[in-house]
Amino acid sequence: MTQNKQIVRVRFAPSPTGHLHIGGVRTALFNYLFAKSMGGTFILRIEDTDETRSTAESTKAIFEGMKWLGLTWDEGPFYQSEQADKGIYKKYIDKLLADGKAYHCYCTPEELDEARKLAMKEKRPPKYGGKCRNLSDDDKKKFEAEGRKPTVRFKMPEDGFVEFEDLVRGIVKFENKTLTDLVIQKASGYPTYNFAVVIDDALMKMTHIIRGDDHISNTPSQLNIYDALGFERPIMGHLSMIHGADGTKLSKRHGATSVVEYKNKGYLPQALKNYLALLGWATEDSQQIFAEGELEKKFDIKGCQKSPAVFDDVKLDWMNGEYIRNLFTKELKELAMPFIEEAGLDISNFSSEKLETIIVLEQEKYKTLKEIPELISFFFTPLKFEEKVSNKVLVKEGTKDILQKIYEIYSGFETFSEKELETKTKSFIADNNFKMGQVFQPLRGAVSGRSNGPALFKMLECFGKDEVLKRLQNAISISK
RNA sequence: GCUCCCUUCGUCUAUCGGUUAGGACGUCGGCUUUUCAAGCCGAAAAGAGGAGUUCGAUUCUCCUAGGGAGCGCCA
Repeated sequence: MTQNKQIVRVRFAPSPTGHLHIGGVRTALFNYLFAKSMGGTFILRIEDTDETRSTAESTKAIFEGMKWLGLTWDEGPFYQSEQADKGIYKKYIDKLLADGKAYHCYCTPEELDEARKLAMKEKRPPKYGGKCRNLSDDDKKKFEAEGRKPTVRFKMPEDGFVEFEDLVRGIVKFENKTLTDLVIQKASGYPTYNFAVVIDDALMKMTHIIRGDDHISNTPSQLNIYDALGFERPIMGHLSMIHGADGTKLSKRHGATSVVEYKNKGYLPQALKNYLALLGWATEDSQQIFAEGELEKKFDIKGCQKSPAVFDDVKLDWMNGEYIRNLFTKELKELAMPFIEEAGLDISNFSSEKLETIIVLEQEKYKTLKEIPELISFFFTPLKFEEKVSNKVLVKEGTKDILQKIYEIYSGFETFSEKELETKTKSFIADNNFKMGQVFQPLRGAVSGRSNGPALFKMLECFGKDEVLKRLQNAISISK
């Protein structure tokens, strides 16, 4: 790339009309990583020119989602609506009008809709027919008299073509005659997206526009506007889309699509960020896990894929598990707390240290933070036997006897430490020629009620002598 | 319908004309192990199809097929 590192300026420009979508945040991530890797500036701009659908909650969700993922912006947030209020767009619209590069259009939405349908039916491209391109002043007056409010359309060049070099797709070429005279100002006086982005990006001196593939067909039209206004064109880069398992663009019906949903499901921001970075991008050695700050250094837009990527929850789960396993005990506990509270576990009788010990017991097993409460709940709720334990393990012939002996041994313990438990239990097994499972299984079942769980002796130590003995006694009474 | 785009294991991907087509998730097998995980070792698994260019194509070109996106006074 010939671009000077210092002057790279990119932006994420979401519209605040819903939750922060996973596809949107991926675009944000790539812009952010591009800026960081090039030592450039990452800008956030809220595209709120849709007066009817933009909401303050959405704007808030965008901020929160980005902050959660650590996508900090260097400039902004800017709001498109504020630009409109300042009349910035109006100024350029007027310029185009004066230069004869735009014109007023009095067609109604209904008329246009009909024309579009007819065109499709007749197998013609559904572009605007240009009816209002050359209206006389009399025509205009007539329409005004009818109460029609005009929109402003950009006059597309009729021949020739637009060509640009896309950062991820290479040379892209469109014929001008396939382009429609798009509306740049609505009847309400507000600019349309396609016009506003051009003005904003030009005025904010964006050097690169990195956005989703779904915008690629707008690009030639926008480039023509750049040219008409005498603005320097930015370098374009169109990222492939993220698809659901069925191969179509990710949407609500594919399940979780908003960033908060992932947060609520117990995913770590670092894991989601790492996973998203790998959707449609890779290093030459296909590195999977990136340390803090590593993506920011290693990102290279050349590693971007042209074809869409399917979002794979299973791999995300694995990656999240990797990140959870690498957490320090305190971090893990802090992160788990909201989920433990949400699950309603009564932890009031446990010290913070004890809680940490318990949570860490199965750290390598957690794929999400959300599954933590369920996996540790037996420490906090009344003993309840799994069917397998009560129907098979405890009622196996000879079990009562074994548990009775264990009870006697444990009664004499001083420390009740993991180490003491393990050595003495094992020598008891050896002395009596028992098999490991013969003793361990009923022991685990008697104390936890479950057939699997954390390392047995650690678990026993966690419960403590009194509780273990109490539970053993209970089990003895119902075993055979 | 029109315009544009895409096509390597099931999934994410590496490969800048010559490789036993590599890695990761998942799957299967083994080891380890008191259980479930984790960990370690191993296996199966891919160039959509057809032409061409070339001494040689996954890689370059074209066609076909399949898939996707866009076609708003939405962004």
